[in-house]
Amino acid sequence: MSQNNPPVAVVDCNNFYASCERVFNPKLQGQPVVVLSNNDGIIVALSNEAKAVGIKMGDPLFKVKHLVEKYQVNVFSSNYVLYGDISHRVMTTLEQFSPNVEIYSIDEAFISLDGFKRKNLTEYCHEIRDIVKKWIGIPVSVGIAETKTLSKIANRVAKKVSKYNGVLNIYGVSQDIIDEHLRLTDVSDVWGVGRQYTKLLKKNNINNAYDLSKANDKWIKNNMTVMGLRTVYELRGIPCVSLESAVPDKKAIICSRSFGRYVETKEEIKESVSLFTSRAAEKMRSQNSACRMLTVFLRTNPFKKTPQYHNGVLVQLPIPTDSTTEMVSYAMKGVDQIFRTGYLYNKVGVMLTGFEPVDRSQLGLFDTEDRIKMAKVTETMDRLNLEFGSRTLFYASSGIRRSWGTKSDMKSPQTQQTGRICLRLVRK
DNA sequence: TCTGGGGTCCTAGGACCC
DNA sequence: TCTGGGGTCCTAGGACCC
Repeated sequence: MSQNNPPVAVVDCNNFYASCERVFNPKLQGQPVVVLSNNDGIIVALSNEAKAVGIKMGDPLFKVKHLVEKYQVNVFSSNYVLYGDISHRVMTTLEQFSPNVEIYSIDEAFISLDGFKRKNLTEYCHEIRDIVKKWIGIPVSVGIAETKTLSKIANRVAKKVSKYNGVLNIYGVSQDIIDEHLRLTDVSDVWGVGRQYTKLLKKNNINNAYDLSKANDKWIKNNMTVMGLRTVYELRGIPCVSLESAVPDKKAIICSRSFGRYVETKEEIKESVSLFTSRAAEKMRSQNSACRMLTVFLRTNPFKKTPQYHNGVLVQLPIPTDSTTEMVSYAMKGVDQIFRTGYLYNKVGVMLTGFEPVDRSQLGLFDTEDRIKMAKVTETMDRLNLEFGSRTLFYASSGIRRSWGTKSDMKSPQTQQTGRICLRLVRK
């Protein structure tokens, strides 16, 4: 087996949100724990004990209510402030082990471990795992291989098979050993293969990762685009997905939410769209972008038999802007275009696209006085909201009572408390 | 009663230009 | 009968990820 490529490890937090809840409530150790999505709708994270009683990721809470009651499962609304803070601590710890860390998601990072011998590599990753557990209290699994896709497979095995103790290193092992792991990996568990491709692949007798690694290049490209071909190459040990340690700017920013109840009036739709537009605009300004386009969308509940309507409208802005005031006014026009009376709306959202960098020095060159004034208002709001909390200043058009707001009935008081404390620490 | 949110990339096809 | 060809830009839609 060639060892021309530096080893890449993927560190993945086990059952991340559920583990976070446990960090601050040790009584939950050994107990079944689930964490719900926004609006307390579906299950997005589960402890192993919860998996063992038959609850699955993505299950709507109401459909597994009987299991929750029977096994006294601990249920939590999600607390993203808490999870974000713990994630940050995990990532900071990983950065002490490698100069080259790519934070891939809230609970997962790729790290490049150049210069290690195979044996030391395994020991080193066990050390990473032990330190993260000891310092932060989060259990992680580590997979090490020649490519990201192979390291994800190793990681999965490390998590599932207890004899590996959370770390599996298939970097520099014989091809026979790699093939054995590939054969035991269902094709649906390969990174980059989702539900649709699984169906297609199985129909064509490609059932596991090994079959996929041996598939015909041309057929793969025709049926799964170059993305699929990249996956196949990666399974063969040829890196096609590089490690990106710099965080790129976002190309789209979305803020959308299901309502806590049905909404029928245009007034309330406008309140929510106004609120989501300002949230999205805040996120956009934090990366110093201005947008040229704004999409507003709304929809009824697709799971219901009530009359269905979903629609969206793309609004072109006359010149790129980062002003909340201006964006809200265009978003309101968007609502006017697509809103229809007589429907029970379940969700709305706003998407910002067509970003350009904001050059503050240009401000005023082509702008009217109004525009300069708006920029100052926006800047002041951002500053105060950062300093005193995100709800300090907001546009009255986004509603005061917001009775349509998201449900979140099962946040544990301890974690809410911790969330606030974390935020304070971060600010200093 | 009760079904999340926020992103990425690729491709096909239409509009438009010379 | 036969109605260019090539390039670019944009958008919608479909696949994927966590």
